[in-house]
This record gives sequence, C-alpha cells and structure tokens, in this order.
Amino acid sequence: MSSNVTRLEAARLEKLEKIKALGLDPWGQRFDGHIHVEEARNQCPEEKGVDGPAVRIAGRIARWSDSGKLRFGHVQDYTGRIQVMISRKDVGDDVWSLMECLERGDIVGVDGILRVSNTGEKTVFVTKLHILCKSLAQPPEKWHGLQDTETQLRQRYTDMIYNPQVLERMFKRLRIMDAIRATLKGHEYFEVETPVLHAIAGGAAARPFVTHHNALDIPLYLRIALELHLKRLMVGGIERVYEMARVFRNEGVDSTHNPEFTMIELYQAYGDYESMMDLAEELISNACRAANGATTVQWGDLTLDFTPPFQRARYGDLFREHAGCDMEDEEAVRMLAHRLGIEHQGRHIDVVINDVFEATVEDKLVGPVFVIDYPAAMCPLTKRKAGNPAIAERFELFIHGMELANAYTELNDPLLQDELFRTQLQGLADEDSMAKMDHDFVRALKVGMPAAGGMGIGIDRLVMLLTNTHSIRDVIFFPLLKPEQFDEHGVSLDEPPPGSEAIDQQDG
RNA sequence: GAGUGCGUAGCUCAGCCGGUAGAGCAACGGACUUUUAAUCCGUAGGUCCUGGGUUCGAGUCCCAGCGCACUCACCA
Repeated sequence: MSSNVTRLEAARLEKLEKIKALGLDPWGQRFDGHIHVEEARNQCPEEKGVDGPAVRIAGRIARWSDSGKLRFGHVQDYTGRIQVMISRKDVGDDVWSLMECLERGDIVGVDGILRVSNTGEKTVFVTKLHILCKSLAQPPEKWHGLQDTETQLRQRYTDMIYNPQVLERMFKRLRIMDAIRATLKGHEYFEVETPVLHAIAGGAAARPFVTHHNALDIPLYLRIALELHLKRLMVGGIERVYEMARVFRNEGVDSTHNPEFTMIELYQAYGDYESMMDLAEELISNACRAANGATTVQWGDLTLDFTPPFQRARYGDLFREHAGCDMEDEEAVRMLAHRLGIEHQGRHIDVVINDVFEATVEDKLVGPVFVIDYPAAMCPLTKRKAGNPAIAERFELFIHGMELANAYTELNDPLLQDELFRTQLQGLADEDSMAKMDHDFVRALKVGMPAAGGMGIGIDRLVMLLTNTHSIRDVIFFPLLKPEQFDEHGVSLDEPPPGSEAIDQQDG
C-alpha cells in the first residue's frame, strides 16, 4: 500500500523488526523498581561533576537527538520530564544497538547515574536501556505540538502526551474530585450508586436520552438527575448520602454543555438549606485548595475568591435592586417583562419572575454569593418556607454570573409532593418542567423521609472555574463528537460512506 | 437551530489577480562526544476534506455536502 499513513509507520515497523532481531520483545515486559521522574529530579545533585545515586526510571521518549557518539533525550512520565544521555564509550554494544532502534514516542526503562550535564541540566547518564513499548505512531511536531482542535479531542491520548498542560489540568480535576470525597467523608457521608436506567426521567427539567430494554420490551431513559433515588435511600436509613456520577441530557452541545456530564448530588438528613450553605463553602474552598494550593484562582482577567464565608442575598431583595420592582407585585413584574421583551401572557407569574431575574440580575452577581429563597412554583421538590408558601427554601450559588450549586431544604410532605407532581405550570413546555409524576417516590415519602438538606453541583463547571478553563471539552477526557468514519484499513475518512446516514433520533 | 470562519505532506503552516504544489519539523542516508526546537550535507514524501459547476486551465472562483471551531438563542 502506498498510503502516506503507512510511509512513516513503515519506518517504525522496520525498527520494530530490528529490536526483535536483537532478541528483545518490542512490546516490553514487567519492569520493577523504577522511581518517578519527579523523584529522580529531587535526587539529582545540583553541582557539576558530582555523581548522584543510580536510579531506574520509566517513561515515554519526548525528545531524542543524535549528535554522533552521544545521544540526548528526554523521558517523561506523569510527574515530569528528565534528560537522559547515552555515551558510546560508556555503554556496551547491546545498549547502543537498542538505542539506535528507539525514537520519540517509544516507552523505555532507563538505568543510570544522576548528574547534571555540562549545561547544568539534571540528567540520567545511561548505563542500561530497556524497551517497554515500541510506538508505531508518528508524534506531532516537536515545537508546536498538536494544535488541531479536532485531533486533540478525537485523539485525547496524543493530546495528553504532547500537550503537558492537558494532563496537568485533568490531574487537577482528579484532585478536585478527591477533595470533594475527602470533605464528605469527614462529614460521615456515604457514596452510593443508583440506577442509570430510569423508567421515569425525573429530578430535573431536561430532555432525556431514550433507550430500550429488549428482554423486558420497555422503554427506558438515561437519568437526567440523581435526586429521587438518593432521597429514597434517606427514607431507607442512609442519613448522609451522595453520588458523584454521570447524568445525561439530550440537549445542545457548546462550550459549557456536554450531553453527558458529571454531577454530585448530596443529601443530609436532619439538615436544611442553611447546612448546605456551610457545606458548600467547605467543599468548594477545599476543592480550590486541592487544585491550586489556595482559595483564590485566576479566571481570565478576574480573580475568583472562594475563601469562606460567601455572601448571602435574598432572591426577592436582588430582584427589587436590579429589576426595579417587587416580585410580589404581579402587575409591575408583567409590565417589566413586557418592556424586556419577555413573553408573559398566559404564563405562571413565577415563570415570568424567573425569566426577568435571569435577564436582569444574574450577570450582576459577582460573588461568590448564595441567592436564597426562590419563588416556590418553580421548585416542586423543595420545602416551602415556614409561614410563607410562596417562597421555597432554595439557594443557588453564583460566581460571576455562573451558577455553581443548587440546593434545597428538601420537600418531604408526600401529600404536597403528589399535588406538585400533578401541577403543570402554565407556559412551561413539558421538557422544561420538573413535574413528572413518580408514584413510587410519593409512596417512599409516605413511609417517611427525614427533614433534610440537599445540594447539587456540576462537577465539570466547577473544574472549569477552578482551572481557568473556558471550554467544558477541556475538562472532560472524551467529550462527545460526531463519530469518525474509517475505511477497512483503519484510515480516517472525511465523508461517511454512502448508506451510513445517521439513524433518526427520536425527538421527545 | 441561525450566522461567521477554517479544512493543503505524519505535524505546524505558507500559497498574492486562476497559470507546473512550497517551507520548517518529523522520516530516510551521511558527518558530529555536552545537546536543549542541537547543527551541517543529501534523499524521499501530496485524493490540496468530498462531489458537482464555471474556465483553455481551479488548492485558488461558484454551488452542494461532511467535519471542526467561534458567536448568538436554549438546557447545567
């Protein structure tokens, strides 16, 4: 085959054969006793002419340059890069011949002495080399790296190797998730797993993905929220419970939305939304510290400060301040909506208030600020404020106009819950409504769920904020893309073959 | 969903008014014992995203499609 894809691959296959001819396994074997690059760098003396300890490292060749009877390279693992140097006069023929078969992208084990080079760079002076995996793929350009966005997303593995900031950012994500789990463990929360396949896609207002169970011949939905099962577990006796996991929403894709994304929802029996505010401050400041070593972080030109406590402001007060009228004054709100070009006729007043709030207030919330006490009608799973059934005990945490967390004092009145599930607000499309009857959930509440606080946080968005990342795709290892098409040789095609047009998605 | 932009060698990119397809890196061959994107000499490498159209002639202009990005609207 004369394809260019295989032109460079052929050169690598030739080297692979040479490695075999040396009696070595080009795919490598178990390799014990190595230390990480970061550790090796720590052990390397700073002074020239001073020998450090003998070490063993393992990693991928990131640079490999030939200058006659010397060879310099960089070996990288997830802790960093370190230079290696091979001198013809210091190694046997076996090492030298293997070295000649190696190139950028290969994974090697290295034994050698730590010492700085003449130019002062920490270096492993090689005594022995081990091939641990031959790479058959041509690496991207060594100076510019991999720049093409599509290739970065489709071949994330390559992106992670040759754009070091990608791996660094994803490790921050992992540390943030660890910090959240550690914080919750400190408060005696249990992490649980609940069903992903739902017969009723409840707990949020979103369009679900639909699938089908063959043996049972029933439609099923991928979950859009974690809420209703976690509350059932509180009924069952798990007092503090959370799940940090994937949910699925069949909606648009852009720089802040991926069809599958990670949420944490947590519930605390005998708490309320005030307990959730304290916990939110602790969770987010700990997460920020885990990622950045401080409770502040750069966000573009701004500095975000997550040092507790966060400001608290009533929804109604903010509404009066920024919208310019009382939200209880229905006539004034409708006039204002009209002036703002917001549809209000035939729509429930709380739906209109919500739209006006989003249009006039949200951008002004620098924060971090807890917006508390929401109009009740938009919150069918939330307990009403004592003495004021028009207000729900709910907060949303905003920072620079972005919503970071959403929390409630949870509704545990089965009679009111049943009624709210049956109430479809005027002016809300089906998919925008959280009112989806779930008889089993009402039955569970009849058994009795303790008064509780509950909170949800979008993990991907939190990671974006804490890592100064402005696209959700860059905090998700494998964001959704349209499928790539390949020919029978595994060569990527630009155009789908005839007859492979997309299968119609249902649109409910 | 609408608008705008991009798609050229493995990678990063040039390609002007429509006139033989270019560079750097990478690859291959050679020189080189302290390099840092090493350097130097040489060789090879192209479905210019796909399909139509205009033209004597299209990477370039026009139409349609595919993919990706950005902006706007909606969901977190």
